[in-house]
Amino acid sequence: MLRIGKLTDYGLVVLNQLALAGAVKQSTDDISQATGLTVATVRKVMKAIVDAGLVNAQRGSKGGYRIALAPAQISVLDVVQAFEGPISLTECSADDNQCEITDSCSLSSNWTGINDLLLRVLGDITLDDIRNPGVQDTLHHQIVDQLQRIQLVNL
Amino acid sequence: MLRIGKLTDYGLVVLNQLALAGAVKQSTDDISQATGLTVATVRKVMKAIVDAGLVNAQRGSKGGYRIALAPAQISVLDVVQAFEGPISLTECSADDNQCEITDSCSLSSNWTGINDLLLRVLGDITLDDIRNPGVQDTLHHQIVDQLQRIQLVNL
DNA sequence: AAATACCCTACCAAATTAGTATGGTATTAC
DNA sequence: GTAATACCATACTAATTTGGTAGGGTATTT
Repeated sequence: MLRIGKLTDYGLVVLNQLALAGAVKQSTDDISQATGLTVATVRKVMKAIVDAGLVNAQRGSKGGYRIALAPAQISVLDVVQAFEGPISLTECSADDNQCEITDSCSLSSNWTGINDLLLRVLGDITLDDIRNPGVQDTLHHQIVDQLQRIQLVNL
Repeated sequence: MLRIGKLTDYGLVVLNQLALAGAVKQSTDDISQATGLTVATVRKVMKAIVDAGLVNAQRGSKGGYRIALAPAQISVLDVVQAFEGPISLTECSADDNQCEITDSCSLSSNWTGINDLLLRVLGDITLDDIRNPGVQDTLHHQIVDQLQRIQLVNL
């Protein structure tokens, strides 16, 4: 299926809501109501995106959450990594490669390249892009430009 | 983690082996020995790639498997789909979208676009590309060209 | 007819993910 | 300074998915 986790998905939805609220602090309850997620689930989501530094939290009465960066500064990659850790399509493209046949497997180095490519694509898509339908055209160009500029080392 | 399944990975390894063997038919045992995978696992792998039409099987004595297409005709996407079905990063980008908040969620249409982009990237990388280190430079250009040509409708 | 080798289905175990509950801590307001 | 508010940390359970295995069935060749 190659699907991202539901929590990651929720994370984007919550971030979208926080972007909407702007400077107005949102409590767990507020977010729960606005998104339809249960309070318990929201809490779990918040932990991940607070830890990742994407959202600021303030405790106590009058506390709540506020988005920490501009939507254009938050990439889909940031969110995915906040919930699922580093992306590695295969065992051999992980940092702690534990694949036993890496030596004899000629595909290994190439997976790394594909993995990098995916990273860059997801890194180029920002929260702003997926919120605002108008920006989509430019998004495509950005990706192409980026790809041309970096000349993917391993790919 | 956003990782492809091990079986998918095995599939690529097996296809690599079959590409190596060329016209020479390989039995389940042959493949098992060449790849280090157990016979039972190889059987499971074979079913998927035979069903997908990537490999031809012949039964009976003197039977075995043979790759059905040229390595340049088999994309990583083909293999991923053979094992994991259609790619849909999120619930809402699946064919049978069951997400309950799709209507109220403004992100839905954009996920579809990201999903498409990933499809195209994986569809452009062929078995030949990941087998042959020399082709990697041209691969990058192919992807860029492709992206520019198609002008991603939804993205 | 016997040997070879693929085919199909079902089952079990392990790992991951989703969802929930509970008690703790910081901050504000009165 | 105490009570109310609201975030924090951890742990646990259940559901789902994935990986691995087994066993009996069918087609083809010699």
